[in-house]
Amino acid sequence: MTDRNDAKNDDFDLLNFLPFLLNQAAEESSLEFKQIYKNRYGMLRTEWRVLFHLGNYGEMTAKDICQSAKMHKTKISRAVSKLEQRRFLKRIRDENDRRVERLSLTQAGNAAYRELSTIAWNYDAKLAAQFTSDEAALLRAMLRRLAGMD
Amino acid sequence: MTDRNDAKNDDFDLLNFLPFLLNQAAEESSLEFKQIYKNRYGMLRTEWRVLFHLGNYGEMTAKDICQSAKMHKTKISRAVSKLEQRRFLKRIRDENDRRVERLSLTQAGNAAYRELSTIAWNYDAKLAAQFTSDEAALLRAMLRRLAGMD
DNA sequence: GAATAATAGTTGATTTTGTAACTAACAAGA
DNA sequence: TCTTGTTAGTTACAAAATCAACTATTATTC
Repeated sequence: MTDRNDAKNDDFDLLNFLPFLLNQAAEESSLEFKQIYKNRYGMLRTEWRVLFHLGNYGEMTAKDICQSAKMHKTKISRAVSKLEQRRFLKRIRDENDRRVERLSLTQAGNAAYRELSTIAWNYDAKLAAQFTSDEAALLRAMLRRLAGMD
Repeated sequence: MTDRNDAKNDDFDLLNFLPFLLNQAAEESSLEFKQIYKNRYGMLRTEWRVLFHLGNYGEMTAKDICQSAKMHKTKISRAVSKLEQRRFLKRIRDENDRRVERLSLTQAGNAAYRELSTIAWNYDAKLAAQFTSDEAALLRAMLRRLAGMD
């Protein structure tokens, strides 16, 4: 038995494993921004995502957000409730199909969205500034590809 | 009041926001691999990360893994317990500092690591094959930068 | 060398997420 | 029309993550 447990035993490198690397980069690069929507608005990640979708795209249904953000419908459902409680969004029952709710931001929701999206935009610029603009563009394209957003 | 809630109201683009994009790419690109360690070994993400660290680097303490993987110590602690129950790792109390436990894989743990790391390696190659090798190398470098691993 | 602080790791309580079963509304076929 | 099936969204329960408080041990300071 020449098997040694305490040694590197092949050439696989965890720190270069794309799923790990992507996750680390995602976590690290969202930390600072997370503090803002969390401390300033008491929001969860799922909540700001819903807020951002509605602010960015205007009226949507829960299902629309589901598909765009690839989040499970229960998460959306709960986030919508929270945002409604905080008077950030309103639901309107669709009269053509009464199963559907059309979601849109209130004035307060829009104000929050505008403030947060400005911060987000600056934050994004700061992250991207670590690279040349060609590199950053390539990075975004590669991430979209990996995310299946093409 | 010309304020319209149902319209795009600025040029911020959520789908290009790096933290969002990174997260989507991380989720999507780990899905398929997750099925494997989950269904084949009943492992959680935290658990395979600990397994991978020990398999990749050899003996480590919980704190070492904490720092390398930027995971909270309670997650590590519970993952270590699970892996120990499954006889995938053993703990050795450090006699120089009796607070510390030195963790290492058992033979079964090493076997699992070898199988999973081979799969991971092939999986990584498949992901990277979407790009030229220069692009993939640049991607990894940029992710390391974003993850603060430089 | 006793008191205090710091560190490694664990445990318990709370919060958040994920899974599955559910309601309500619509659709389609016999 | 009356099953049967599908879809939008909610709710209940289980699993997991987070946060705070805890034990045991070592380091520091007076």
